[in-house]
Amino acid sequence: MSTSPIPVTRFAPSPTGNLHIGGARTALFNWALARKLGGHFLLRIEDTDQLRDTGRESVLGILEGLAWLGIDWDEGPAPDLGQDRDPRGVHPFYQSKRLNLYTEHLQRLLDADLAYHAFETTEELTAMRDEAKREKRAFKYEGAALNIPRDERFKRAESGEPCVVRFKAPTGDIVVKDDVLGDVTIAAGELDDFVICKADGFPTYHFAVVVDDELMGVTHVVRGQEHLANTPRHVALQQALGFRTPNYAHLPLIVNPGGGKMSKRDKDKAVRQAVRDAGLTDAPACVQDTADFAAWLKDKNRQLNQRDLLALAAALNVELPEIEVEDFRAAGYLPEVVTNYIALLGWSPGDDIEKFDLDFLAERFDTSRIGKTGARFDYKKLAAFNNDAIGAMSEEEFAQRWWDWCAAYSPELLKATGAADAPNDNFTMLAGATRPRCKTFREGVGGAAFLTTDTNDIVFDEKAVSKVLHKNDGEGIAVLRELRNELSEVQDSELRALNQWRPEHLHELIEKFSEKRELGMGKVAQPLRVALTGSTVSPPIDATLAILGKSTVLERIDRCLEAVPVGAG
RNA sequence: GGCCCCAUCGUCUAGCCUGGUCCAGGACGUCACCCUUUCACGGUGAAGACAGGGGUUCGAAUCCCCUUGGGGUCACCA
Repeated sequence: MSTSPIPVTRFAPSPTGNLHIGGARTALFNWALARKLGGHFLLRIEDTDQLRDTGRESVLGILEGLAWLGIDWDEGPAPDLGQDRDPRGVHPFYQSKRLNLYTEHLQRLLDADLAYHAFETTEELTAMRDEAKREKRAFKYEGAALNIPRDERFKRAESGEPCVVRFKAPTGDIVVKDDVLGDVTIAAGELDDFVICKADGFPTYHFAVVVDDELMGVTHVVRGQEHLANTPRHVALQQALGFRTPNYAHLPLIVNPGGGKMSKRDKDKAVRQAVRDAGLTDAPACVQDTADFAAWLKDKNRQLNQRDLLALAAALNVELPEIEVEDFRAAGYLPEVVTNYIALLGWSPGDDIEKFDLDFLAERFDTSRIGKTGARFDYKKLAAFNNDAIGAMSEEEFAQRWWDWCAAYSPELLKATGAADAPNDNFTMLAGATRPRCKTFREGVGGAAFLTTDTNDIVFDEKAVSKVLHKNDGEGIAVLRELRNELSEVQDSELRALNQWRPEHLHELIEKFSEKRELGMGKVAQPLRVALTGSTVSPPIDATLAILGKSTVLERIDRCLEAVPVGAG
């Protein structure tokens, strides 16, 4: 048993899925506190639920999420699940591997008559709860099993009769000292004799946490406020076991923009809404499991399987809300922005500083500055922060980081720019044009759609055609024809020195053209845009031309002239 | 429903502990104007809050009480 002289904080996820954004904030604050105090940040995997546990993959996902955010840990599983990090020798870090430790302390409570075996079945307990509900009173287990003589309880338990172990709730008030909330007092008699060991021999969360925090020398517990109601139980257990009570700090909840719990379900809801809006009654082609879809459609409480959910979202053009860290990564947010933003949800440095990095947080973090009120997650503000961070990057940095992101999430774009192996001139040029007009990496890809769309697949926007090309007797078309001739004469060479198909030269050409024809730049650039992209929106026209390349530009102008002649629209 | 927690602009918050410097500061969003070859970026500015009611005090966003509102939790899940 190590009573550590150093401050130790911990993040203790259960491996039931990916890293939730709320969990990420909890981890971040624990990390920051450890850094601030010069202590250790520890990771523990709470896998005591044999039914829900999704195992190794989940653990890897969580570790990857933390690593991506830049949150490192001193103790716990290695990022690749290799050799544990264990400088103080407090392993193992999986609760499922600590069963002997729980058993040992459980026995102490049993021997001291501070805990007892109880033999009610789940069904019996459910019935008791239902009855309590009918009678509109809170259900509390008040030691019915204690009517069985102590010897007999032990004998029945030893004989293998299924049973749980319950903790005898203390008779006095319990005071939780919280660094955020102050003293929270729970009156004597409010706690019931809760279960600390399940019938399968695994400890419940309450018991495992208390034992682990003690044995691992955890000194500070920072966790969500949803745990506040649990804390009295933990304190009571600590007292019964003769353990220290760590410093607690309960974080205000993060809720979605609607004010509800921010959960994976939000994605399901978004798709459900879109399906309703579209009036779908049968499974569209993109859905593979049609039976699941049909059942899902009928039952509001059901969640559609992940694969079809994503397929539907893509088909219906629904933007799924980002909930898990991986969602934010895939959406093209920067990790340093995500940590910055979530740090502001319930904490602030106190002055008007809002933009800061992990070093700043490690230096300034303080539990006394954690707020008490719940915080809504504001996607717009996050996006604004991301936009600012992108804007603050150098062109080179943006190009490199955007490329890195594309390599994982948008290889099509890299292929279209011929930059599949590394950022090339063309990609860099596109990046330069993209940086000021995207809030996220993914948005940047959207803005480059004109590039990835095949010439023959370009759809000419009707309004754009009539306004820009057909208006005034096809003024735009005439401009296009002339421009095509001029552009066709521009040198396009592999040799850099000879190559005139560059933004600077093209810009000059267009400028001269518009002067010669006594037209505003808009009258020249807009017809080109429509011809090249089908719409009136694109990066600056010189960049658009340069990025597309000469042959594609001429090809597209030709197709446009053919597709939308005056009078045909 | 019981218990617990909370309450400043639409949103995130500063200020509250140690009442006066607050006709309440910042940020996102919104609106207006400027810049501009489109879309953006950028720049300037504006509107916008102390939940309500009682106290305490010379004086309250700040302290106390009540009301109202919101949230969490009531598992052999964590």
